[in-house]
Amino acid sequence: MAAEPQSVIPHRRLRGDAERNRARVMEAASGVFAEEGLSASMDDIARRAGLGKATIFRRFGDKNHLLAALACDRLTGMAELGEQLASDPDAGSALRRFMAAAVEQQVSDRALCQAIGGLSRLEPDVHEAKSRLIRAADALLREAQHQGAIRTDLTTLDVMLLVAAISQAVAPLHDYAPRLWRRYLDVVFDGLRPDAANPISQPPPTASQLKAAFGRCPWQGQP
Amino acid sequence: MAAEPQSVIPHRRLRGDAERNRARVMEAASGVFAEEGLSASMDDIARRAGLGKATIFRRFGDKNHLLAALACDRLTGMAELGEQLASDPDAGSALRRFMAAAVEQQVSDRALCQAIGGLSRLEPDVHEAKSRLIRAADALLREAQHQGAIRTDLTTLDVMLLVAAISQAVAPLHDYAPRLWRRYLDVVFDGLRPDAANPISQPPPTASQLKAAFGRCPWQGQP
DNA sequence: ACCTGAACACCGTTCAAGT
DNA sequence: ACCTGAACACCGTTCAAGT
Repeated sequence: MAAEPQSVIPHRRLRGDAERNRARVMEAASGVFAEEGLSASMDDIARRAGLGKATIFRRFGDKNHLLAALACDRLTGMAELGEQLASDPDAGSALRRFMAAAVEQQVSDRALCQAIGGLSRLEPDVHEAKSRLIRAADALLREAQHQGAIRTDLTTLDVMLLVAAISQAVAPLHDYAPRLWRRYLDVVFDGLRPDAANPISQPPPTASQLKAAFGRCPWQGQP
Repeated sequence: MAAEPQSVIPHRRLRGDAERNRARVMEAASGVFAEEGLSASMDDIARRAGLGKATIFRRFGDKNHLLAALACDRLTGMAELGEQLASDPDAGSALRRFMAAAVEQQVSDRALCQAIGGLSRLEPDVHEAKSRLIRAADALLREAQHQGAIRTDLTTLDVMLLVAAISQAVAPLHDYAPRLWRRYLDVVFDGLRPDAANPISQPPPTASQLKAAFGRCPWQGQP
């Protein structure tokens, strides 16, 4: 008999061998997904990790939760970068570097980023990591707006959506033009400046729309 | 024995019943993919069309080529719109309406648009439809640039990629905020204007990069 | 020529038996 | 507790037999 569904496994204390195996699966999965995309098979991951595939299911629940665990790591890393950049006195530049780092990460691991969108619905951990990321971005954006570097009719979620947009649009060309994303970041960033801002016809997404789309509670801190 | 692989089927003359069945499959597939995404099963499509699923494989080769046939229709429709808009004397406005229509179509059928990216590699028909679309967009952009409505350091492919970017970014929210895409089109379009254009750090994709990424010959007509 | 139920291969997931 | 080969279910694809 299988143990009760361990779908929501916040990485509690594990026996030594289990802990080591968990790390192996994470490493193998990260490589395989990056190379072969979301359709990479659990068999491949298990083989690369040197384990039986049932072991992966025991630890992570299913394929989506394995992706969620990987996503958590990336999102948290990006949030930490955002928090560090907050100490930069030039907030416009800090925001831009933050956006650049986010695009670069998303573009270098397309599969994972495709997954992140639909994942916060499943995993509270992912949602929490996302919230932390949004909070960090929010601090950068507010300060940049305060300094007059960014137009004030934009919200943090707007900025994050545009970052995701650039990454996804450039993805098919990324193997052959690895710096192309900078071009579109330049263009989009020009659209974020106050210099030539025209009125926007649609309001930003409301809290209830966000909740409906992403499940759970929306991100706070929008003007 | 199955007939020789009919992978590349340019919709030649078919027997009456086959023609009718082909149309039924297209209609069923269009609906099912739009509702359930790319992972919709061939069984579902066959059931909705009232046919055995082997019939679909006989006519279209495989799932990807079925998607390609659908994609062709959409791309051609969009190209025709672009050609009509070319007669508008206000080229900036025409380009913007063209972009709006493209975003709206992509957002309303996410699955198909996800597929279009990787498809021109397979189907010459898709590639041809894409080329026609690009030519139409190219005429609109050049005239808009000539009239001073759009900055001159952008290419047609830039515009198309940005359109795809907006569509993909907004997709997860589209069910709950169906007009949200206009917001990001506004912002991006502000980045396309000459008013506050800053220098761009990266050149547009080269012909050989496009060829490598999308297979076949690149689109012509870039400055 | 075209149509199709049955068979095959692959992959996510679960189970029963192992340590 | 944890590990795993075998079994199951599902889906894309092909086949052999039908009209």
